Amino acid sequence: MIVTIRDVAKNSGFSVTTVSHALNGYSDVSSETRQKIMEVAAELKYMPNRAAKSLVSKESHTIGVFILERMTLKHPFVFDVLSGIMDEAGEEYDVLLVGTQKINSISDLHRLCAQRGVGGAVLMGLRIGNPILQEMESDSFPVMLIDIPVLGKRAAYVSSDNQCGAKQALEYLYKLGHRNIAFINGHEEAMVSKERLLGYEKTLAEYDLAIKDTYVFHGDFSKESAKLGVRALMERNSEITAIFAASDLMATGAIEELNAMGLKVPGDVSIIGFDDQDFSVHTSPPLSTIRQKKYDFGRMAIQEMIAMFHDQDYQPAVHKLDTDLIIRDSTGPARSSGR
Amino acid sequence: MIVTIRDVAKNSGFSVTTVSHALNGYSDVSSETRQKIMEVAAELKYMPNRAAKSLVSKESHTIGVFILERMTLKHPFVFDVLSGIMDEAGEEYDVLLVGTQKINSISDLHRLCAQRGVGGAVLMGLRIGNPILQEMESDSFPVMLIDIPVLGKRAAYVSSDNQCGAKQALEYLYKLGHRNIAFINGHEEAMVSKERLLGYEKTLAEYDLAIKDTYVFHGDFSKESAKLGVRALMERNSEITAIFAASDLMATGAIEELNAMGLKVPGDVSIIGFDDQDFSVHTSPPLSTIRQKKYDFGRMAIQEMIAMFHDQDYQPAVHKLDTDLIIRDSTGPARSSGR
DNA sequence: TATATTATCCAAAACGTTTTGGAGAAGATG
DNA sequence: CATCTTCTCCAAAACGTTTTGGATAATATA
Repeated sequence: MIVTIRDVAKNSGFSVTTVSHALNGYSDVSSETRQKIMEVAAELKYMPNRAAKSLVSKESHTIGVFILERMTLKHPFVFDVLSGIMDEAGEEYDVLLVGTQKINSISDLHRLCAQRGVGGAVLMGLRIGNPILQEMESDSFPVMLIDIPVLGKRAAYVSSDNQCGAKQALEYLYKLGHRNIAFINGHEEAMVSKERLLGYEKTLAEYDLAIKDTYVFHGDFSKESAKLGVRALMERNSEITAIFAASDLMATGAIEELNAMGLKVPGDVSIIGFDDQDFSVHTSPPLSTIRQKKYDFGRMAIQEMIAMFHDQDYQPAVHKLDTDLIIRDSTGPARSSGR
Repeated sequence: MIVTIRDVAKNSGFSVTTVSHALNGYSDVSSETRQKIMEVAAELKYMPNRAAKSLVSKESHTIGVFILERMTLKHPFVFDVLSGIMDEAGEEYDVLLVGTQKINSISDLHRLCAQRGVGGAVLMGLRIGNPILQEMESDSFPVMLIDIPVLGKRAAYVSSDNQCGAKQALEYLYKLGHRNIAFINGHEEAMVSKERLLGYEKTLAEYDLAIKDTYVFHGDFSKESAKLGVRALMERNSEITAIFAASDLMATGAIEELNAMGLKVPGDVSIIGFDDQDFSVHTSPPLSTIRQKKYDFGRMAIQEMIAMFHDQDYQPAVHKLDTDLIIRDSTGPARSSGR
């Protein structure tokens, strides 16, 4: 039934060893022999059994993708990252999806992986306080994180350059004439929130604009929190003409709440989001936003992973991908002051 | 370094065989011995190596999820289905993601799976004309399809009850007073398109409404096709007061085009979509739609798969999941006739 | 010519499991 | 008492590869 290397050996007239060597590019096989073997293998549609392969070679060709906590399945870009991961893994590496497991220590991860023959892990959705993050710094199991800061011998992360992203948003609003720009941030335990806030403040400073506490609202990435934020922000500071939201979902919430308050977007208040999610083009008005290259998150993570697979000593690099300013219809010139 | 069954055998004082039997619940081990072995295994943090395991036992605990053709990665609900798959697979089964491969024959699938130790496959994004579908009917490799009709010894599919879904939409519009209801369908190679059209026509007949060719536009699920559809539909039949779109994306396109034509939704024309995608709640107005239970697609597929794993002779069943009518703001009473 | 090198090839061991086919002891049955 | 079962246990084979450690013949070198 199943075609093994032995079948190829028999049909080609060579030994199992030679077939293995021929197929794996060893140099001690004459080109004539190699060709013959390749032909037979192709004819028989031989495909090496990965279980047997990794059993003996000890090296795995499968990458585990861990999506922690049920929540993150709904996360804006898990799926785009996954696409990037799959494309980069290509034919040579397998992608094993592991979901909703609770991982609290590095040895949990080790076992989960050892058991499945997983040689390295990509982790998404870890909380920033998780003690496993510290363990990773000195651990030697290859790990790449998405949007969670870690740097170790065999661990690194990829995320957007969130500071720059925030700056792009702010600069754009500034150029549209906005001077009173508020910020609705995500929850504080996320690295991205900290970075975006920093970018917001730095850019304000750069343009000699005052940094006011009352202009910053700490939400939690949810639509509802954004609505609360808008309400609080506008009631206390009616002079605000633009709001930078740390996610498109929050930007959407902001627009809805502004409309409910009788304010027009972008006529009265401009809104710019972050992410460029799929739906952002369908909102009314379509969202201006800072696009994250989510697909490339996945690709970069796998590139580093493969580098680690190839070289026992390779220390992975942190990647901070740049962001793109996407201009749609939720932003416009600042209204003339005094409404 | 790595703890093998041999280590457990040595440390517990029993043979490898007995350890294997104890750990796998065989009955020829005294409960005393079993307990002792379990203890030692736990202490050593022994985890069986899956490669070795599946190499010998021939039975796999991994399910391959094939997402065919790059396009489908952007498909409305791949991700939701994936969530269902992962949850249902749980701890016992692994989910291996296989992307963008071209699969043209059943033997392609066999090889791809044999190579990776995959015991069954869930396929998404196959075209309805693919010859592999016929091969599947008599093949014995476990396969579950999403939204693609196949029924074989070891193959079945899960989808929505699309006819019923269409009926729900039409009935709802009828009750709102609409009598001139158009339909923008997806491309004709999709099973769902055929079924939804059938549902549309049947329901019209049920209510003694005329079935007019000019009321049906064949799009391709894209926003652009819907815009063309709306234009064509409304220009030829200005009496139309409601449009049923075969996807939320098309519904969105329809709304945009209607607005561009100076028509209000739902004031002038009601729009109802299909899918209930994430963004559908964010459009303006939020979309009324027929919700598909995408998450359950995944769960059902895996349930059948596991049943096939357990029983060599189990013939999987087709599941047609019911749909929910979701009422939002894109639908309203029919306008008084004559505009 | 004798020795060293190189180019090809291969048999057997190893990887970590499960499965097969018993073996021995204790208890049950006649 | 002899035989049959039942309960525990185990040694060895098997799974499909790669790796190890040569072997042989041809060629190059001294």
